[in-house]
Amino acid sequence: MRDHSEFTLRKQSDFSRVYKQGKSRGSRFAVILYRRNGLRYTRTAFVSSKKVGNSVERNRSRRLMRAAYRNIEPGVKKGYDIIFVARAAIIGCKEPEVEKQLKKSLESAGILIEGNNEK
RNA sequence: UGGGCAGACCAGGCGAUCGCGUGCUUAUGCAUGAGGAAAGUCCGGGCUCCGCAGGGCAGGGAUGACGGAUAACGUCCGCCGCAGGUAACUGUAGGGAAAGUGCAACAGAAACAUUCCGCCGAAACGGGUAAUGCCGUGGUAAGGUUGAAAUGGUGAGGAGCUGUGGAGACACAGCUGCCGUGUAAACCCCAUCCGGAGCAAGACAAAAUGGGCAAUAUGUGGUGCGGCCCGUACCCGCCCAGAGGUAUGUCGCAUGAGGCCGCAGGCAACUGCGGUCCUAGAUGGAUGAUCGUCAGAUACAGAACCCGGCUUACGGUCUGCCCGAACU
RNA sequence: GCGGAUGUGGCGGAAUUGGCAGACGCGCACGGUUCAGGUCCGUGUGAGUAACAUCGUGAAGGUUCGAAUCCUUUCAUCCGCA
Repeated sequence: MRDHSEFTLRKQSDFSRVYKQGKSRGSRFAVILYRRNGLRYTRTAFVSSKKVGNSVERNRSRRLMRAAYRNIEPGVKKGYDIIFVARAAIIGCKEPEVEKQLKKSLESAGILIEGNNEK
């Protein structure tokens, strides 16, 4: 994770490709959109719209998702573009709850490596 | 003890593990990392580009007691007037209505122009009636509606003059008997001030050209200077096709009208001198997660070129003052 | 970063030279018509009061005799440019 730029979605075209052609899984805290990207690594993006709240709350929600994803990351399959979109309910939550929800969503999307989910 | 007014300060600290931006070291670390409002964008500047930042107008905008502070301001300090409050104290766009124009609903006799209604009176004159203040001239000024009043006089109010105090706005006292509704956050007049755009400003680096028509300087045309006119600067062409594919990198970018401490001046805002410190710089956009501990960490809330203010949001602590009650 | 527009009963939307706020339509409530429902007709409909009073144009102040209208600050929503 030293050089971030390669693993982060940046371009508008990448985003619209995921939005249009990707699949999605929702939960109480966040929606995840994902799609195979044909690369050997996985790229991610964390998004908060104005519906979530003011800038403090938007920053907070992104950081929570990022912290949660950092714990899950070793068990995630390679070769996907994943967008995490925050929902307003995430405000005021603790990290473990967010991590649990994201893990469930990723599992149902089939992105988690099989042997790694002991739940 | 209840209610209120004003002001100041804090915005978590320390430790552990994982993680992020920047800098330095290097291959492992070390240092450092959002605010009092970073906000709203309501004002004022710096900086950059528009050649210089120019002139005029019948054009636009802002401000408005007085004295000061400041780089500047519509800000701040002091002070005067007015308004509110029992008080502490608070608010105040606060020039001009005999330069002109407009507006003033309802009510009222009458709304800025006219002496109006009313009341009184056989006392006088004239007219009229079957008769009567019935009508005109007359007398009176008690009454009348209005947010605001007239009309004779007075008072109150404004204005002028004189004296005293003050740096001044102005205050107080006396005199004159000059003026006569309000509204300029209605148009307007007066005074003072203002060029435009904004860091996506802007600078450098990187990127591909080919063809057709016209043609060497004429004044025109185009572009820019918020509007128009003047003036002035720059550009010399127009069309088609192609390439590029929504935006790359570096700089701008943080030492500044800077913070803190002391002394001096000033009622104060603030200023001068000396010492000391330098502590974010992202660009898909860095501060987080899980705990321990302190009596507690809880509100509003996240830098995006940088400063000075204003306004708004909000948790807590402390200090001073005012009013009321009780007790001594 | 720069600039603009709008906010009025439950809803849409009038009233803007400052002078009775809520015209008009929809909806709702009640009554009538019908065997019943719809349609249609009538009455009522901001809060508040026994009835007045009083308060009400996003919010708070101000100017004015008087403010939905003028001014200042503020909140919310929407839009444009780069």
